[in-house]
Amino acid sequence: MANASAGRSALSRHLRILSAFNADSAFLTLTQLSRRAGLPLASTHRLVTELESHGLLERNEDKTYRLGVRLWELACCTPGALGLREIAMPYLQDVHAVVGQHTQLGILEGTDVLFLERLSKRNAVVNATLIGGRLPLHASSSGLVLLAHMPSAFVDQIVNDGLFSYTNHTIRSLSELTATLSEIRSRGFVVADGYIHPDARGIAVPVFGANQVVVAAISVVVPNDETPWEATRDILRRAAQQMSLALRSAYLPPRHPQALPGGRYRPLVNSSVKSMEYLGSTARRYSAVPTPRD
Amino acid sequence: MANASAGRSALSRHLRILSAFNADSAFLTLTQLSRRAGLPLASTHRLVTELESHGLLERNEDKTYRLGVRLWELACCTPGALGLREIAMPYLQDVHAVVGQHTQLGILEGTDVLFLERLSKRNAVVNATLIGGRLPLHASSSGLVLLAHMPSAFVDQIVNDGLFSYTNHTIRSLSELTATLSEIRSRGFVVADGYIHPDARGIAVPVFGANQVVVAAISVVVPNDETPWEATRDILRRAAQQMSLALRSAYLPPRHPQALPGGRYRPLVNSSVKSMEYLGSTARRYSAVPTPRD
DNA sequence: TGAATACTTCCGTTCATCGGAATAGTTGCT
DNA sequence: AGCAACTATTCCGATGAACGGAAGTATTCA
Repeated sequence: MANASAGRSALSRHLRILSAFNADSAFLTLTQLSRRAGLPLASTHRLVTELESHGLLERNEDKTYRLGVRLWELACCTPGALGLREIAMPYLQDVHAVVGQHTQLGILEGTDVLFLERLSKRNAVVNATLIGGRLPLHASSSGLVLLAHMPSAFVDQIVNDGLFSYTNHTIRSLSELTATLSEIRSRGFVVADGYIHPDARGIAVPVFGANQVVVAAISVVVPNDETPWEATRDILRRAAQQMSLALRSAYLPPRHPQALPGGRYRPLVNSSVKSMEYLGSTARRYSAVPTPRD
Repeated sequence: MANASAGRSALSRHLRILSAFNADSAFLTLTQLSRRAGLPLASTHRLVTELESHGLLERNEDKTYRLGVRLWELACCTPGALGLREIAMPYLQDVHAVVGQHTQLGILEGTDVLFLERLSKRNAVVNATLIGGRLPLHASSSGLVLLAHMPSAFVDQIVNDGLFSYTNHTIRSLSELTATLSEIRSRGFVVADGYIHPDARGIAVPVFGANQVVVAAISVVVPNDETPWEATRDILRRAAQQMSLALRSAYLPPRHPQALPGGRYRPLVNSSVKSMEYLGSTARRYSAVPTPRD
């Protein structure tokens, strides 16, 4: 193709457009897309038109665009995430029925927790996570559980990449982190008080797949008050045990020993994309105050 | 690009690869992908490598490919489908808790029902649907409810496109269909006995959004026996009412008056793709016996 | 009504994409 | 082990699809 100034291939352009959407801004105009994707308007127009013709984008009456259901349909065949989700769901529902607070299922993706499912009550405490949302490993209860079972080189990288602080309870040093992680390994759970929001407490336990590999974490978010958490932890533990049992009889592709191609672990999004200022979603999604811009 | 023999653009090639996966075959080798997508092996290799680098595909240890979680992540920002799903979930869970059988949420997509969510019990009766799966409108209880609120031109097209018969109870004529649809409009629900599987009964009711437009259907699949279904229907009705109420206060992009660009309604997948024999998934997914091939 | 902003179409240039062919790796059979 | 059949990967020159500046059209707002 001609003068491909921006992101190399056609695919990366298309993805740059699709990635411009996030939970905060699900409706974008052509111009916004163009700016967010860092592509010329004319090119954006052409790309967007093609994406629409394939059902990856849909058009609203006010001419803004939204992501199309086609995308969702494709995603439904993802075995890595959705196989796990399918199997885990019934148990997650059980936990939710008893605890009645945010209940979530997360996996390690790149250098974040990715939440595959979240069950909520309308009046539950505030919760930072979204389905399909990510949180840094060091700050969330689920993340810590997942991190606890990773090689130390991986932990080091997380620390080097910077430990974002949501509150003044968020873990902010390597020593604090390694202490917490070894405690998790010996005790088999974690209670994170106010790491992300002062009023929220996260409780998480690991879910094991075949040959004792940690494949996911389940967690609940409850108010950060004097309520004892032991009962909740035990419920989580029992659910996780059941899930592990169910998982053992199902084939799921191993995701955890995360390939490290050039010695480094793969970051959450393609580095080429990650580094682009205009994409912004990744870095910004972590900040306490979400600032959607065009 | 050079000698672009097959599907026009780069995007359509990429999509052809991604679409080669379905629930029955979530793991495919390069050669299988090449065959299914109808693309030269070398090209497939190149495309697949790029898709992998963007996280849209992932590689298994045995060198087969699977769809990547990135896809799922993107899909999580789809407001059309997922906004609805988010809002509907709690009520769907309530229904499921009481009924204890397959409970599902479906929307009209192209000329099919697309199921956004399904809650099941391990020991529930057989059920043809999958999350992200489709069923023809005339054959499923959800589909009939959705179809009942569409213009007659749309119904005609469905009939002209052919009414696939799963069992000898499946609706197979225009007259039968229009009779059923008008009954649905006056009664506000449908009971479909053995339309898809002789032992399964579907019960469905419509979910209304703003200004009384039908945006979805919720349904349960129960055994097709002498058990009275009135109680179940009433539970569904009440849940649908609650959903409609919740939906009224949320903005959801209107999906239903389905744009008809050239007089015809848009078929489920790009016509260019649909007509390709080698893709096969669409047509085949409807047949009683799923026949996954390379 | 006029100006600013957003969207769409046009079209000549160009380089990323294309895929045949050759090479390397794997599996299974005798 | 040796061979055959299959699968995956790399190479590379030709070429036309994708590129985006610019000009035209529609919409919004004061």
